[in-house]
Amino acid sequence: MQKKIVSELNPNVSVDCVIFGFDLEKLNVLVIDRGENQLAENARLALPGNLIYNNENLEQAAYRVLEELTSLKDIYLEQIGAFGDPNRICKEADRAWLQSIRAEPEARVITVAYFSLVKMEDYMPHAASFAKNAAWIPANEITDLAFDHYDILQAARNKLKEKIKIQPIGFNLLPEKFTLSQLHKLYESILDKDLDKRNFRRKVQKLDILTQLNEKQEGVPHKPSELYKFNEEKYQELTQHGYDNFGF
Amino acid sequence: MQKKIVSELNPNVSVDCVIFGFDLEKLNVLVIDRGENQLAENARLALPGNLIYNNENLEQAAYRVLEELTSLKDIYLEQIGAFGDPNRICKEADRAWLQSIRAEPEARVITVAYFSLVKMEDYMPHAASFAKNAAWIPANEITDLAFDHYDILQAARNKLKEKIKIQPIGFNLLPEKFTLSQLHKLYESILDKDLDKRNFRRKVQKLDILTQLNEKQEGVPHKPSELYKFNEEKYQELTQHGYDNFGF
DNA sequence: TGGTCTGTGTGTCATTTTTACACTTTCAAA
DNA sequence: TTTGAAAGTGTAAAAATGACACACAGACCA
Repeated sequence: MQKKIVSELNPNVSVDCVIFGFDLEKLNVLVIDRGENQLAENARLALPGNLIYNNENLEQAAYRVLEELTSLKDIYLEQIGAFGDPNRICKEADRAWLQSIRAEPEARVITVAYFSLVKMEDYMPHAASFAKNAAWIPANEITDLAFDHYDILQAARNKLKEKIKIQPIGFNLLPEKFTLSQLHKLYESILDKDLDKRNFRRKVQKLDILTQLNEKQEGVPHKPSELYKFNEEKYQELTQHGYDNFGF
Repeated sequence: MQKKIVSELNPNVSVDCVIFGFDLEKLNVLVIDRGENQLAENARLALPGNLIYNNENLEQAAYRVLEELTSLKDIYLEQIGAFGDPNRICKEADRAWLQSIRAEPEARVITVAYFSLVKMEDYMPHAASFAKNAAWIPANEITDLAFDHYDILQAARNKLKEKIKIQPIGFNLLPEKFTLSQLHKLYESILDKDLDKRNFRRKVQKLDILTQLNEKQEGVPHKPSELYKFNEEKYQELTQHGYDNFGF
């Protein structure tokens, strides 16, 4: 093995990822459980993140964090922004934790936050053997996180809310085949408000980016729903011609 | 223990500011001229920016850069995002310049970009004695900048475009008293497209955030226009009740 | 086999919003 | 007094939005 392939960690810059998943009912976030040692109940949880290497760019660092945790590649990823209050490490438990994982635990760190959208079925931490301490937690049940991660989470949800109004990125959160009701519920979860069923369906139909599969749900105790998939070509076409209003 | 009064510069994190101004005709950006020494014509120009101090937060750093350059305070400021490609210092002229101004010119730096909106009349570099090398340049005439500053500028323009569609921040770029035509031209400059005059005026009137002053323009060689001012109270009222669509 | 339960899927109408479009007015300067 | 130049104004057609209710298909159960 050659040596100098390993670049140095930059002690002052980290990336953190808000990884969203959708369980067909509600929005979830993948968080790290830092363990029991006298941490307050909710502040046990943190967003996955790490210092960056000096030879990688910010987006690469975010992809790396994401892949190290989930083994997933080619995931939808978007920058939220930079967070860097000098006091963001003020909680005592956070300081203690940093002592245990960082070479320079007292360094001033600014963090660049990203959010990503994954199909939950592609990463189930409880099933995986390399599961570390990651877990999907419903976004609405999170009331506190390490450092300023709670602020970052809120910023992520807002960014996602704005983004999904102008681009149909929600498909990254759904399985290949999905029903209109699932899509409907996804939008309601993200926008955090009720949407009229018929108006929603009309609007989606008009976008014309879904392909009806002529397959139906099976095994459901009610009228089975039609299945759809996302039509990528149509989407490319639309975005290239400047379409930018999904209007929810 | 006495606190250090002077904090240290962080060698790895900087802020850069895209400072927009509007000359009642077109959008301008305040840039720094780095001087003649064999730099390519356009790459002589750079965005104002600097390393951050370890005891200030990112927004404070941006305000500091802005104030050091223009002496302006209480300016509209908003984060664009973080930029940090390891290769962003690849141009030879940029390396040479850094040698002359930085203690650690080869350090990996990530920069957090902000944009701000100022009334051009409040800062005229040619008039000021402490003018350094700053100059207002029409945004459309800038084709190249130092480092990745051109990318940052584009990101700033996009962010401003999105933002002005949902909040009436354009008023930060206009004098206290302005005409509807000036406001109209401002929106056209930012959105980079023509807007129908009558439809524009109707839309603005409906927002009901302008106060007509019952004063007219003077000295213009045509029918003088009514003057308006921005009604802050109305705006607060609207934003607090969740108004978020200016729909341009 | 018939009844119940549950989520699926569909249409219309009233209102609001958007878009496209042309002429008269007012002042200054020549 | 004429000219040039921007200000200011209304309407009609088309499109988008929002509100709203009931029949259908299959699973399950008695």
